[in-house]
Amino acid sequence: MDIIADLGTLAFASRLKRLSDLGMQSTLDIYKFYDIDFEPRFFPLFYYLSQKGEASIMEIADVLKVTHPGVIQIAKELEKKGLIISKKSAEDARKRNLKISKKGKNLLSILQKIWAEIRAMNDEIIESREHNIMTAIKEIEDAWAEKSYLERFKEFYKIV
Amino acid sequence: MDIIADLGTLAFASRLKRLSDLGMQSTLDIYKFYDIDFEPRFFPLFYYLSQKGEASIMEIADVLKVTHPGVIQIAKELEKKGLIISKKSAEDARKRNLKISKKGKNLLSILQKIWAEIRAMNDEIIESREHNIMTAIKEIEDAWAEKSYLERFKEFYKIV
DNA sequence: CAAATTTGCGTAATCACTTACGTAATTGTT
DNA sequence: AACAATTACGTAAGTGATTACGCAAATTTG
Repeated sequence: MDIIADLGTLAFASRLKRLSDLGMQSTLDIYKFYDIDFEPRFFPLFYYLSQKGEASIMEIADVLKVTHPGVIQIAKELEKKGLIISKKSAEDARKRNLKISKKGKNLLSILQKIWAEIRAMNDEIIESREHNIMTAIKEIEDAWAEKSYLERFKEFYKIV
Repeated sequence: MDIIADLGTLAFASRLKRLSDLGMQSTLDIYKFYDIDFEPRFFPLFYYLSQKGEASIMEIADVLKVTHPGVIQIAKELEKKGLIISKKSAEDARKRNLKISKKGKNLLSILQKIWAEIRAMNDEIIESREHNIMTAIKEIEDAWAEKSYLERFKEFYKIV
């Protein structure tokens, strides 16, 4: 018996979290399989730097929608592993810019191949289903962005 | 620009997590709106006890698929709030059984009304979409349960 | 039935974030 | 230009979960 699944839409968030955790763990398994010293939680920051080249702490926090201490923490780990380097901005002495190091670029070229493989597999799995989960997620995101959950709730029950 | 969304199925887990967090927060907003001292993370345990009547720590951990220290922690908070009570099992002295208290039952009757409202609204939102997210989640859960992500990955790329 | 193993629970340590707060650099205001 | 407000970053403390470990009770086994 899977009580969370049985609850239907009531345990919606719990179920999303469970699936998300499983997905993260599964991705880690793939990195391990390739014997790569990289964690799924590094992905958003590292990927963003690979696209942007160089970025400040706050810029990254804003783009990735996490808090700036979160960025600092991950940056610290990546820097310790030698995958990124950081230096004070020349234009604004308050800012610290991050970018991928030489060693990081070597790893990146390997990661990019794996990411492409993962993406291709995911696409295949997802598109073979009747209900496309990416589209479904987008629909819910849009619905909640358009009107907050609480507002929607009040309206649904005609609460002033 | 939403980099996580732009990444498509590659950032699948990150996106699920984001939606899950938002859902939890939204549910908390509804409890606050009704001025109810209850947190979304209590829901699975409290709900299970409402159905089962009485259950031990390990049974709950197994059913909810969380670790037993997690159950102990939430149980401690619920007990502090006076919503549940616990006593050693008569049959097995190692076990500690939890059940909802009198005060908890009073709150439960209020929560049940709200849960029903939330569920009705969720159902309505979800069923009006072209791609049903609950079905989509179920399809992915089943696919991963049938064959692990890593196994699927190896097969996809004919890796031995 | 005594010894070894397993099970249930509790605590401590850890983890990956967050919020809260402080400091330094920049920008805005008069 | 002086000073107030804002911005960027860093550290500390808190949160909600996990893993690691240990003890006591029950169960299995020789």
